[in-house]
Amino acid sequence: MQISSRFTLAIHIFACIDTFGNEYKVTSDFLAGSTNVNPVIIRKILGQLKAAGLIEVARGTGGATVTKPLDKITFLDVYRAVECVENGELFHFHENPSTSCPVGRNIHHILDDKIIRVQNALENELATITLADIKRDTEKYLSEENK
Amino acid sequence: MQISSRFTLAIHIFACIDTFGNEYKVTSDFLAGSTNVNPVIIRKILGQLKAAGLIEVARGTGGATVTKPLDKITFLDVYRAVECVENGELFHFHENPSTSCPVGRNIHHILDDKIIRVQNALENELATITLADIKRDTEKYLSEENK
DNA sequence: TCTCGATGTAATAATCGTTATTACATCTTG
DNA sequence: CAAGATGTAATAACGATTATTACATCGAGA
Repeated sequence: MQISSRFTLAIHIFACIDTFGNEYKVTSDFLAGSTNVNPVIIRKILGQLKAAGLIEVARGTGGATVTKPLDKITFLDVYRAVECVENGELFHFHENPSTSCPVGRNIHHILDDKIIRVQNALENELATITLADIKRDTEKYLSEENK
Repeated sequence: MQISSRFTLAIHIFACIDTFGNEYKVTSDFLAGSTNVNPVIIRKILGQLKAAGLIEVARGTGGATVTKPLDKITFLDVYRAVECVENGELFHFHENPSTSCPVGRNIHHILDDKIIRVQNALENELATITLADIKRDTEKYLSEENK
């Protein structure tokens, strides 16, 4: 199974806040238009990003803003905020391996350290990319459009 | 979403073939017992591993065997064989970003290279682990049980 | 202070992938 | 040919995702 599109949606949301935040009020309806995703889904993601302390959302008046310098928010922060995997565990394990089979009752001992290595590799790479990279490349591609 | 348990099941299957292959015939029913997973699911995974050239399955007589030296089969081979992610793409993208929004129509340009970096990090780590590691650690934990 | 536009959230449904299960055709060897 | 095993189709239960409607609530400005 793939990782939920909540992750790419969240990055898209940040790119919109970067790009349009000074000019427009970035509301869930605005973001729904840009992403082509239902505004309720957007609001759920905004809620998760807010709970993680990455953005603030103005009740009443509306609009989302980022709370930190962009180079202080990594892809890993976003990935964790939107809960892409259950319990933070990337791999789903079969639930009830046999306890009467020697392999079955040891499969977790055998596999867990290796799975953690793979998961760490993923998370470490996520941690090397920040929203400042997104801002830089967004500006680059938008300016190329205007040539 | 988590990665399908087909992956951990496949590793479990290889551990069983290593451990019991000399002594018993490793059939789908045997593996179903060890994993506590339905034999039809096991047969589907065996079919995927066979299609990838990693094992052979004897029709009629029954039983699965590995086709290569264990240190020549990596976790990445197994991961790809059991098709854990669609089209090999780890991250699910929202399908129809707006083409009338500058960010929407550039989001793939902005994000794709970064997502590929993360995916490569995962796959490179998967490639560093082989079934020989599984065999070694399986023997280790089974012998510790017999002390 | 009331209204308007926006957020927060509950409830429901459609869709999809996973996993379980039954059933049966087919294969190989004794 | 019989027995035991694989290959596979069909169906169902389940859970996560995503869409959608509805509405309570909030906050700023008229």
